[in-house]
Amino acid sequence: MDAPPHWLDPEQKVAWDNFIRMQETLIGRLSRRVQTDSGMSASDYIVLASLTERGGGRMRLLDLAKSVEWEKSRMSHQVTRMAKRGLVAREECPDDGRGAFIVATPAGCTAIEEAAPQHVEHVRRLFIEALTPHQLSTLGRLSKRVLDHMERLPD
Amino acid sequence: MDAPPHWLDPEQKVAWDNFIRMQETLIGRLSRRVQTDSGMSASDYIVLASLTERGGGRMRLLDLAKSVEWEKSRMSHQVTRMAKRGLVAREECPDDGRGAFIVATPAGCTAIEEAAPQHVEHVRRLFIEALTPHQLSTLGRLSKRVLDHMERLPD
DNA sequence: CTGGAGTAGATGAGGTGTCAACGATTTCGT
DNA sequence: ACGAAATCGTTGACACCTCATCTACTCCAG
Repeated sequence: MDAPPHWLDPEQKVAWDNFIRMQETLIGRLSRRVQTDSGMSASDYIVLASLTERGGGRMRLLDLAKSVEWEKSRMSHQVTRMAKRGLVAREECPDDGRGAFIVATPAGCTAIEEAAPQHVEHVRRLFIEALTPHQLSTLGRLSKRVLDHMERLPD
Repeated sequence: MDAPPHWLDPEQKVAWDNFIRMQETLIGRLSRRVQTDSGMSASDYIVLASLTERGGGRMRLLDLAKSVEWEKSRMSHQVTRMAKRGLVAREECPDDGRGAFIVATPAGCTAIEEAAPQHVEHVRRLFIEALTPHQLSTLGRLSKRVLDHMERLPD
């Protein structure tokens, strides 16, 4: 017996609500910021950041998708839009006739190089500086714990 | 002098990355779950939940928007879509000629009543159970702290 | 070397979010 | 009472995400 209760108890609910509100507010403000500061969308930023940091400005589409944990179709659409805006370009892949290399254009490189320090500054201002170093590392540790827990669960 | 460094130090970066990954994974899994369990989108769920819990199934559009911290236009579009699906309906507001009441239809009430326990169950499984009660309350407290910090900042 | 299974990626449809502009009231100062 | 300003809500354009489906290529067993 002892089915799990159908609702969260008050303390759990408070914790959950605070987490959700914080997370939404934070992500919302950060992405609006990237948008107004750089003219890029948050997605553009993430893609360019991963492409230049991890891939040296040139990556296979599927690797790029994995590096930011996106579905391939999402990445494909995003790359199409970014190509239209001149931030990246598609190149054929000599080794694999199906494949495509995604490369950051000079404009894309410039854009990310200008946007990155500002973005980091906002992360610092909104998030990092809200907490003591000890609190920050606690929050990081608890996040990792939830992450590991989820990865053990089906779905 | 002493300009803030342009990058996060390694410990800050680890904490930030873990937080971001956790939050994205969690929200993603929860909304996919609501979708497949109930056929509603995560937005449908939030709107119906707030409408029935806080408003007794009948609320002004702008109040509804504020209750979930959405922009009015987002809510207006969402209500249009939900009306098309028969989850809510618009009613004229006698007191205020500009206004609109949003009401949950019987179908909407049924839908949220069926979806809510399942959703809570997933929150519990993915998030609550990852942590001890003490850790959970810590995470809630730190979230609140970040939230308060952000509310003090412009933008 | 050939046929089937798996992989890389593109694409179309439909739901969703944002921004800016708008129409329709209500409210308020004078 | 009257006009300006604020408020309530809608709309259109556009960017974005997901899902299912499709093509084209690679790989491998026989």
